Amino acid sequence: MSTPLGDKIRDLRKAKGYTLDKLAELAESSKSYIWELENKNPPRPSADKVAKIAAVLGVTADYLIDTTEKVGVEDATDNAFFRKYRKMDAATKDKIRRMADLLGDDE
Amino acid sequence: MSTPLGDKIRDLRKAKGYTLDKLAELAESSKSYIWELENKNPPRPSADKVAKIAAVLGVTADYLIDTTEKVGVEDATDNAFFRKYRKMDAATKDKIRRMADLLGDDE
DNA sequence: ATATTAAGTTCGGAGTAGCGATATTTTTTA
DNA sequence: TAAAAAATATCGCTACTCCGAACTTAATAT
Repeated sequence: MSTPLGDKIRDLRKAKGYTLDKLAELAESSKSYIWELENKNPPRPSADKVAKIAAVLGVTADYLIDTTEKVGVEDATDNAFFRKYRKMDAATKDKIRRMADLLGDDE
Repeated sequence: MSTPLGDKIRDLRKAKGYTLDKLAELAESSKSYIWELENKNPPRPSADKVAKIAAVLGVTADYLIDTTEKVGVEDATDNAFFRKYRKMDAATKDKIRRMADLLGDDE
């Protein structure tokens, strides 16, 4: 049995060389529960738990939660666009966001 | 009674002109529960609920959860937008980028 | 003013998150 | 090989999430 959340937690935990016990201790959780998150489904943890685990593992909560498949290749064009976008004033950014909502093809 | 999470949700909800019912519907939750998150403490929602609410409100889950106020609303909104943008297909992204160029108020 | 509708608030309860205890199996280290 | 450590797995329990439905208050129409 494998879930995106479980796989991410396990991979990150191993990458840091943590045991279940160690991660549980750092994330103020329990060994049994961390194991359940990694191996049992469906996992439905609280935002609080996820935030703590994410902090310990050095990633964002959004990364752990997000179920959509991640694109492996970094798109330089996208990042360049975002850099430009961030410098725009609030009203313009709002316009762009609302327009993107209208064009949005991701459900 | 006021909590950081509750205040953020209420502020963002009002800014979008949503009622409790509307937000509940969009976030696949219930009116009563949204109200509890806004007004009752301690709120300890599931990561799933927070992720859905954050998506509807156009911010990251991290922004809603994180108590350490290092990330502003604007940053969270921008990041959430970029995450959405990245998932769009190339043609749509191109449209948005060209549109942003037209609206661009810098240089 | 008052009926109608919408928004916000409260509450009971089903189901489950999350823990500690415990037992068994696998992996690591001596 | 033995022993220690880590991982796998289950169970019982308490507290809390989350919902539906009923209720109260605010807004708006008639």
